[in-house]
Amino acid sequence: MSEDLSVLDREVASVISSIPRGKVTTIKTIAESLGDKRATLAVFLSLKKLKNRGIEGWHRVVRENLQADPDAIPLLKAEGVTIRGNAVDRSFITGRVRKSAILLRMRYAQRMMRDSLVLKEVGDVRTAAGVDVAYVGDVAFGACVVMDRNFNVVEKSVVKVKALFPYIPTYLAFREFRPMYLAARRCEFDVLFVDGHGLLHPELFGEACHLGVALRKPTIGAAKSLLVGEIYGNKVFVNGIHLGWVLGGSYISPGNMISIDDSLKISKMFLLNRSQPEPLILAHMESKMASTKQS
DNA sequence: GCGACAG
DNA sequence: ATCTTGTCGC
Ligand SMILES: [Mg+2]
Repeated sequence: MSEDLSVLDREVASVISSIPRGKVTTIKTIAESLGDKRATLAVFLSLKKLKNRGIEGWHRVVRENLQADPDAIPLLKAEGVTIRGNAVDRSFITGRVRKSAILLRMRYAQRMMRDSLVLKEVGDVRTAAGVDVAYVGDVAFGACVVMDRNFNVVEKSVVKVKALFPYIPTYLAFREFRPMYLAARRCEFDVLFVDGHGLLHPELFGEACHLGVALRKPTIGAAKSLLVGEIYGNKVFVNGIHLGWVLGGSYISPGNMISIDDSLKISKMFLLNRSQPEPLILAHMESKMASTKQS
């Protein structure tokens, strides 16, 4: 069983179908025509998929250094494109390709939802949950694990859904939201840890914010590496503003309905001797286990 | 060789 | 995120 084309794959297919015969464009140009050059790697992976399915136009895309895929060379030569070594002659490059608003619309959605964020002190926290996702191809297994303050697991849920979108830096929630949301919605908790950033995001709206707004629940982002910001001591700053923390190997920031100070306080409360707060460690294991058992 | 981009 | 080897215990 092969994977379905993702929403992004179809956008890429649409863009490359607009490249005239006898012309080529670059991977980065396609990413930009979708709205963000950060999608360059995802476009590269998309093209590989389109090539394997023989979708028209895949061969008219080259790397930034003008190198063409070896399998594309005979096809390009047949259309009259001049190739020296593996590189296409510059005169055949076009930047005039169809544009898509997909990433711009996603960015806009983040900015709109950002207005719903509330940063305030969290109430009493008796239970905390963690959500994470594991993958087998494009099948996503989302897991939510709830613990009390003595680290006893009080509730768990696992869901299995198709991943409809690839990973693109700064758009992670558009890949992981559904499995995370569906798993979390089935549980009861006072605060939710999310395996990804909260405010530590170029739009101040990371995955943890996205989930917090949708669930209308306090959420905390806890990521294993930094996406934006600079570290001074145990604080993380973005554009000179203190938005998060370094804590035991993870980067903590508010998602929604919690203050910056409380995000640290609650994270410490649920931290054992590991790289992330315990509910996330367990959610990670739970999702991974579900993905291994099934498929 | 450099830089990189949460998961 | 996933892909991988060899090794150990059952
Ligand atoms: Mg994860």
